[in-house]
Amino acid sequence: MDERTFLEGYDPAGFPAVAVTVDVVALTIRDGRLHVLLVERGAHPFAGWRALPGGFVRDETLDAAALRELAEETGLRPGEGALDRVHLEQLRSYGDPGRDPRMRVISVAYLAFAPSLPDPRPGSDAAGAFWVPVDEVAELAFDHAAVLADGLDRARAKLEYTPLATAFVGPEFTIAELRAVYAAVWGEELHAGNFHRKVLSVPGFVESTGETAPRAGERGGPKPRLYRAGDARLLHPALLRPAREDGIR
Amino acid sequence: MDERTFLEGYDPAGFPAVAVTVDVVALTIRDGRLHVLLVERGAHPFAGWRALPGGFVRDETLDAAALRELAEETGLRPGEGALDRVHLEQLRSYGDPGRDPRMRVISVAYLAFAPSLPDPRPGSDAAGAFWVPVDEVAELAFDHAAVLADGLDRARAKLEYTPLATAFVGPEFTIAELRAVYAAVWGEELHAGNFHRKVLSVPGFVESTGETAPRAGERGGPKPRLYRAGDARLLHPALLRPAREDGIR
DNA sequence: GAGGGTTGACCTCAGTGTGAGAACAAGCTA
DNA sequence: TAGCTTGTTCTCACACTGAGGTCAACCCTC
Repeated sequence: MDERTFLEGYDPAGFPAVAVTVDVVALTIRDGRLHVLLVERGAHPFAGWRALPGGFVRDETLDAAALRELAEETGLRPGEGALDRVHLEQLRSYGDPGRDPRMRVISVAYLAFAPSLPDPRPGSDAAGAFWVPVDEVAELAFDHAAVLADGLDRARAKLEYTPLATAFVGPEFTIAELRAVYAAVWGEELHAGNFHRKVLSVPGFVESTGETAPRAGERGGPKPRLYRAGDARLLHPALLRPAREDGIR
Repeated sequence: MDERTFLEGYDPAGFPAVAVTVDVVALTIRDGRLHVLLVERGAHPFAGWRALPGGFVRDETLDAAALRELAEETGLRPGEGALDRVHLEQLRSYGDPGRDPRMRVISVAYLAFAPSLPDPRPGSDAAGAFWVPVDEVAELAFDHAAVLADGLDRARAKLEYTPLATAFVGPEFTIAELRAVYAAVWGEELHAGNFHRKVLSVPGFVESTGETAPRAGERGGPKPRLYRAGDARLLHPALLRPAREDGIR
């Protein structure tokens, strides 16, 4: 039997029914704090609980499914600008039997990073969605608390060795804005002078626009220079976090 | 309707049929070269092609499915010793429509690291499995070439900041054996003196057994000291790869 | 419009980690 | 025994980092 004949006679019903979903850990920074997008579930199971936005995968790639869910839940449409600058990457998959009481569900989790996005639109599908500071997130539906924790770990680690922080700011930004991203994600302040030296010394991290901001910060200081994201995909040498206590190993 | 009533009336057949598989990128080092475990497919589709070992997920966790597939394909049984020391971690998931010509298949890929394992047992299910040097792998079935490439990237990166290399050697090892692991995975020699200094200076990477090997290497030299893996889960500071050419970014 | 406080950009200095090379003795093979 | 290989330890120059200071631009209040 050749492969064509085999495929024509193949019966897909011979395998156990499994559903595949995508769940998105969407992170943004508002007012200097790291926020995650959550929805309030209207339907069972876990009706009334907060959860990560997500849904069943249709006839599309996993990446496309994640982007679609994000667009639906924020009320933003791809092509509208804000969503085009979102950085999206796969986090990992979760598939313990029993993680969804309905049936066997494998969830492919995604991580999204975006510059400050508007509040989800009232009246749309996204009416039940909102941004929540990550340190105020309480219980979540399913195993979403673990998914969020894994996403935060990944985000914190990737700031070290990739230019990911530039995904949280606009197309032009100041060094101080970039430093605020690191401070919000890592939860600790960084030495301004050393950060400045480091960012400018890593090849391809940022490039100068030659411009300065039209005005200084609210509380004074000189007009800061503006930068764009550079073309580096990895930071060499890396921008390491201040040493965690040695015990963490 | 409360949640219990909802679940009792729930019909799992309302979702598109999707199959979930696990595929395993199992790596080991033999004769100083990095090898990957491959199988020769007996059944359609891709009959006769080489592929990563894998199969459909049953009523088990994803991790358990990966370990089961690895055991079946190597002919080793969990509890037999060798398999208990295997390090297994999830790599990522692949789910493009069309990646399997039969139906929609989501594959959760795993990465396994093991000390030199025996050849798969002839006569068992694993008769069609064999270790292949990674630089001699040609075309693979499905999108397995991309999966393997992602696995190698991950393995190479993790050597830098985790004590993963100790998963490729036995319970007691010499610094030179550890250096050979790095050389095999990274594909380049490391300065022996600097490597030695570095490994001993990173807290928790290795700990001395106080013993020396019973004899020196085949070509002479003093009897090397023996070490065990330490308790560190991350290397601080990291053991960085020799700088790739700057252009790679 | 003068003054105090804040900030961006830059600099210095000491300490740490790294790459490259060399020294030396133990142990192998011929 | 001779000659070579290898494990272990040093040395030295250089790069990077953390901590702190300097200075001028700029905001706000008085």
